[in-house]
Amino acid sequence: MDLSDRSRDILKAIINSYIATAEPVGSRTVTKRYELGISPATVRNIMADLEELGFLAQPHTSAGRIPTDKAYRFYIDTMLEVKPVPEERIMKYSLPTEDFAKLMQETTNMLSSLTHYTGIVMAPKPAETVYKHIEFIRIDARHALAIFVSSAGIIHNRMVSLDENMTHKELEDLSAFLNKEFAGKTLGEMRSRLTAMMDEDRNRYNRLLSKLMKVWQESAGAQEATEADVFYGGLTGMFDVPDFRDIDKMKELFYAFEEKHRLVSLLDKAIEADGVQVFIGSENKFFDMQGVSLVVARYRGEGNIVGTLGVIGPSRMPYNQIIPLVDCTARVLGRLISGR
Amino acid sequence: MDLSDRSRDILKAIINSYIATAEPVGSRTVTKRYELGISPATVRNIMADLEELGFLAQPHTSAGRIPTDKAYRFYIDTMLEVKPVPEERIMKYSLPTEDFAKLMQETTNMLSSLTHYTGIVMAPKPAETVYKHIEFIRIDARHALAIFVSSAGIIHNRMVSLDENMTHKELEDLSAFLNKEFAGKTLGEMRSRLTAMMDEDRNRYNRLLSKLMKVWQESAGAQEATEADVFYGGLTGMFDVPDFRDIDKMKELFYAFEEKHRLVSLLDKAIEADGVQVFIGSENKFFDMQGVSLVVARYRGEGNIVGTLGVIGPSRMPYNQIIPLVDCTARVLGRLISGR
DNA sequence: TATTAGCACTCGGGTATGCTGAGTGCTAAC
DNA sequence: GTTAGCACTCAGCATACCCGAGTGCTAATA
Repeated sequence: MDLSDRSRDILKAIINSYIATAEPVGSRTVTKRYELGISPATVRNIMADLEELGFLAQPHTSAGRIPTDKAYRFYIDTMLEVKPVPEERIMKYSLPTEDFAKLMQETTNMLSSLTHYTGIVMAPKPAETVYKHIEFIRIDARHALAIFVSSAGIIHNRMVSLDENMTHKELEDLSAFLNKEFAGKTLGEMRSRLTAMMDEDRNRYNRLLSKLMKVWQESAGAQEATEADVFYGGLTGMFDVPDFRDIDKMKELFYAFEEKHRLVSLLDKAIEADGVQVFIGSENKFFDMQGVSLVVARYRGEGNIVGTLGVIGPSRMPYNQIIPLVDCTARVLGRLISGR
Repeated sequence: MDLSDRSRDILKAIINSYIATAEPVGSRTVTKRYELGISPATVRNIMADLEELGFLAQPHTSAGRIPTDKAYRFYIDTMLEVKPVPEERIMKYSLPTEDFAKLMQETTNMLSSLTHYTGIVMAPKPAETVYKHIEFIRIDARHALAIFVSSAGIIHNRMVSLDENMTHKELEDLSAFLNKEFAGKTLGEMRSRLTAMMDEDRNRYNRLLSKLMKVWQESAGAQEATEADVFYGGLTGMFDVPDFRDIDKMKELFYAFEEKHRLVSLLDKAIEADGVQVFIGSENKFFDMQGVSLVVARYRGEGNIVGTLGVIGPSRMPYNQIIPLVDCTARVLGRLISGR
């Protein structure tokens, strides 16, 4: 992408203006608001070039231009300068750490009130977190609740049905056994270990163990299980974004929100890379919506806890503020999860 | 409220017509669609009377009339005939009982897809459920996770900080002690019992116990704690209700959804009465929105588990279908929670 | 006395029309 | 290569208009 300096300046001016006003920007506006020592006519010529290159688009003939997804991408990759956010700005929200689910929820709310867009947090994946403790609690003769507790206090639980004749003592033994063998492992590790063990030694817990394995399989099988672990905050913020002040656009947006598994697929991709990632408009096939972008970052805590968090908003977003904010929030959340 | 039979018939016809079409209904429509052997002029006279009584309103001069909240209230109280819903209709959704939170969520989704409105479920209040088991799991030197498990497999957990010098053994003892003393009690009962005990015997767990009590207090203190236990399903359904096809109306609605505590206050009222309750439009001060109604019922399971569930939709709702549906869902959910 | 037919009136919604202003592209001059 | 000038485009807004559904009132009717 080789643009002349002047073209870059003009593109930048247009994007900045559009981010600020949400209005298509014309050649006159560019020359007036940004002192480039250039006449509108010249700007027009360059704008025509930029349009041909796919950076700009016209809503209609007699309107100014607006940046395309490609322009935002270029802008973010090559000419964005972010200033880091002081952590105090985020710390002062004093998120509650005594209840994990609540922490997740409050983080989305915080993201939302910091950005005025919709905050999103994906809880750490069960399959990849290290569990500290496993507990069985008998509910009735035929059922017990299996509880997995991670080092950060995250809890996953699942009802399992028991053999009729399993005694209280046996259940306790099983619990102790599992804790001894599996504490400090991830679900994934537990599963492979379990498979091996079941092969070599057909012990008496066999049936229950195989049931447990199924439970783990479900939890590990990304999709279904993790849908429950996507949190939104400040959905209403979207109503105040002028880009979405249209009932059908809004409807589309909320439908997308409700289909969490698409979002999960997308966020899963973000979990691998370090730093903040931006998905602009229809760049990705999972959350493919015109005019909607995501700014996402990974957070990490002790005990192999990894999740993602971010913001959903219009592509016309003040990235220079949103990106460092998401970045900082991810760091803070990671710390909160670890440090108790 | 003494209306002549004919007035009642006409009012009923108007309400039915408006529920079906969402269009203001005029005198001609009434005579044409409902055979009452009466001329439009007569209907007009009666409509004028009904308007004066506050049952009807005119959006503008040259439009037909629409029912007021008062009319819906009268309609539901005096002339609604519901036919019970066969439970199979609901059973076939096969809700998942192995994970309580998921059960709640899936119930809202079911309510939504049965009604095409927004489903809502309030989980049983922690303060009033009977707990079967209490467990402490040490997270690190200074923190433990307190886990409360109810007989239905509902889990509440809270991080508590420990005295530095509390040994593993002591924690276990405490756990055993609490289970012995408190299993089968509600949080409320536990609390009063605990207070009594702390007065008479200043034992070594005193400090931790008082901290626990604070935790319980929070959980019991309705508002904050129970907000997390309100589940919505099918928010997007609202976008397809013609009454709400307006961005500002929608915004108002979603703002109301986000303020869960208002809803909690309202649903708390419904928890006391048996049977289905209907809150029409601005009848109540908690969820006061023009044109929005709630149909709510209480569900009950074993172990003193009580919660509410229902549907949020336009006041212009086919109550004769929605009411029995909500009623039946409440019964089924109650059974699912109990029967394991 | 209650009901009804007739009629004038109201008013939202749709359509046609015209104007305005922001913005463009092109051309010719600098 | 840049710029001034000019003709052209088109969304948005306002105005005017008509249509039709619906009302309220009055006078005739059963």
